[in-house]
Amino acid sequence: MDISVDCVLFGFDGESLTLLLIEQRTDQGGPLSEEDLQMALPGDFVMEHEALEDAAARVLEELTGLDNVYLKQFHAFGSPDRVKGLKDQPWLHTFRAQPENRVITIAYFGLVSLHDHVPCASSFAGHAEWVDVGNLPDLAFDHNDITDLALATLREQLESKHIGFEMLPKKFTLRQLQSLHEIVLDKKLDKRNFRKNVKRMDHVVPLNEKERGVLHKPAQLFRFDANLTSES
Amino acid sequence: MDISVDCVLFGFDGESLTLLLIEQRTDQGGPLSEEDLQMALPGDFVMEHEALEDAAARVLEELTGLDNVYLKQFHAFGSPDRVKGLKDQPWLHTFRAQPENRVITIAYFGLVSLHDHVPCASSFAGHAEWVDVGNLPDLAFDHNDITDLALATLREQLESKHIGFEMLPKKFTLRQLQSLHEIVLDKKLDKRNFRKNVKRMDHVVPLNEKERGVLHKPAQLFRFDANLTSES
DNA sequence: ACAAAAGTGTTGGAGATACACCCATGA
DNA sequence: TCATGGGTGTATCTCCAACACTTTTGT
Repeated sequence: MDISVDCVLFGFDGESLTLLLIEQRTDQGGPLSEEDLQMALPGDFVMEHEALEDAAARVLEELTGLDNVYLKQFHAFGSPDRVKGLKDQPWLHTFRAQPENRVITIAYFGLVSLHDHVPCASSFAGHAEWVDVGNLPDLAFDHNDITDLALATLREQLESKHIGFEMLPKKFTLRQLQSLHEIVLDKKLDKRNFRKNVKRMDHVVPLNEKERGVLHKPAQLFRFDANLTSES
Repeated sequence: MDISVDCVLFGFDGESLTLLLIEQRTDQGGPLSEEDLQMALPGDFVMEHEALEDAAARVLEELTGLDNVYLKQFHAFGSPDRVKGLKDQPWLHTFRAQPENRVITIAYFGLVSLHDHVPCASSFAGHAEWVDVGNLPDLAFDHNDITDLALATLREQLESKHIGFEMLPKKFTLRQLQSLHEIVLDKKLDKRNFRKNVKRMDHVVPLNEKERGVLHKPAQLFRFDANLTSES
C-alpha cells in the first residue's frame, strides 16, 4: 500500500475561484492526442520520514514556488479501487514503479491569492493550469470526488474559521472580501449588511491607506490580523 | 509504511459521555504490573483489499459485536515518529512483526447508545472498558491527540449534523436529548428554550407513547427521522 | 401527601434582512 | 460631466436568553 498526499489549491483573483490542475501526459514526447491528456490534482508519495503536512507543502512548493501556503488536511481517500480505473492505467504504467499498488491519499486544500502575482501558473512549462471551479473537467482517479469535498469543506469553513483572507492580497478592500464570499458561497450578499458584519470583526483592521489607480472612488484598505480573533 | 484505522467510540448512557478503550498488555501471561498496562484506542491495520470505513467497522464489530455503528472519518495522523515513543516500544515489539515501521492511521469516531443494552463492555474478557471522557488516562502512541480532536469534532458537529441521536435509544425523551447536549457541550441549557428549538426541528418526531415505569410524570417519547431534515 | 421530573409563555435585546441615495475619483 | 464602484442608516422581524409555576405519575 502506498501513501500519497493530494492538494486542492484554490486561488482567487477577484473574479473567479479557480484551482490548480496539472496535466498528466502519457505521450512521452510523441504526438499529442486528446486521450493522452488528462488533468489531475497535484500530489505525490509521502517520503519515508516526512510528515504528511510537509509532504503537502513540498508538493505545492515544487509546483508553485510558494512556501507559506495555508494548507489544511480535510480527508483521506482510500477506496481499494481508486487507482484501478481503466482511464488511469496508461499514466500509472508510464510513471509508477508498481502501478498495481493500492494508493491511499491524504487530501489537503490550500488557499492562495492570485491578485498581485500569479504564482506559478506553471513552473513546469505549461503543465499546470488554473481552472474555474465551476467548469472542472473529468479528472484522474477519484480527483473529482476530492475536489467536490474540498469545495464543500471550504464553503463550510469560510465563515467559521476566518480562512477567506488567505485568498486575498495582504491589503484588501471590502468589495474584494465580499465578492470572495459571494463566489465561494455562490449567493449574492447585501453590501450594507456585509460591511456591518465585517466592522464587528476585530480581526479585520482598517489601514490608513486607500486603493490607487482605479477609475472610481478609491476604497479603504484593510488587513487581516489573526491575533485579534475575539480577544480583549 | 503501514496503514491503520483507529476508532474513538463514544457512548452515552444518560449520565456521562464515555469512550471505549482497550488494554494493551505486554505481560504475556506473566505477573501483571502497573507498567505493563496501557490503555489505547481500538485500531488495526487496514487489510489489503479493504476500504478504510470497512476496516473501522470491522474493528468495532470485533470489539463490540455491533455492526451498524455511526462512524465518521475525521483525521489522518501520520507524524513520522508517532510510534517511536519509548513507552510504546514494549507493546510494539511484542505484537508487531515490524515494530520499527512508520504507521499512518486514519481516525474515525463512532457513536453508540449505552441506554438499553451495554454493547460489549468487553468481548475480550475485561480487555475493553468504557471510560469517562473527562477522566482519560495517558494513552498509547498519540491517542490522546486523537481523542482530543475527536471530542472537538463531536462538539462541532453535534448541532450542525444531527449526530446526537446516534447516542440515544431509538425512542428518547427530550430530557435525554437535552442532557446529552449539556454533557457534550459542557454547559447547562435552558429547558424551555431547548424544547422550543427542538419543536422547530422536523426530524424530531413525537410518538404516541410515553415513558413507563418511572417514579415521576412520564415523558413523551420522540424518535429521530433522518429523512425529514428540512424537506417539504 | 409527597417526591420527582414533565411541561408550558412572555418579555427584552441582539442580530438578520431588506432597501436607495450621495460621494470621490479618473478619464 | 460622466461613469464607476465606495460608502452610509433605518425599520422590521426573527431568534436568543432569562425566568417560575402547575401537572402527572409512583410510592
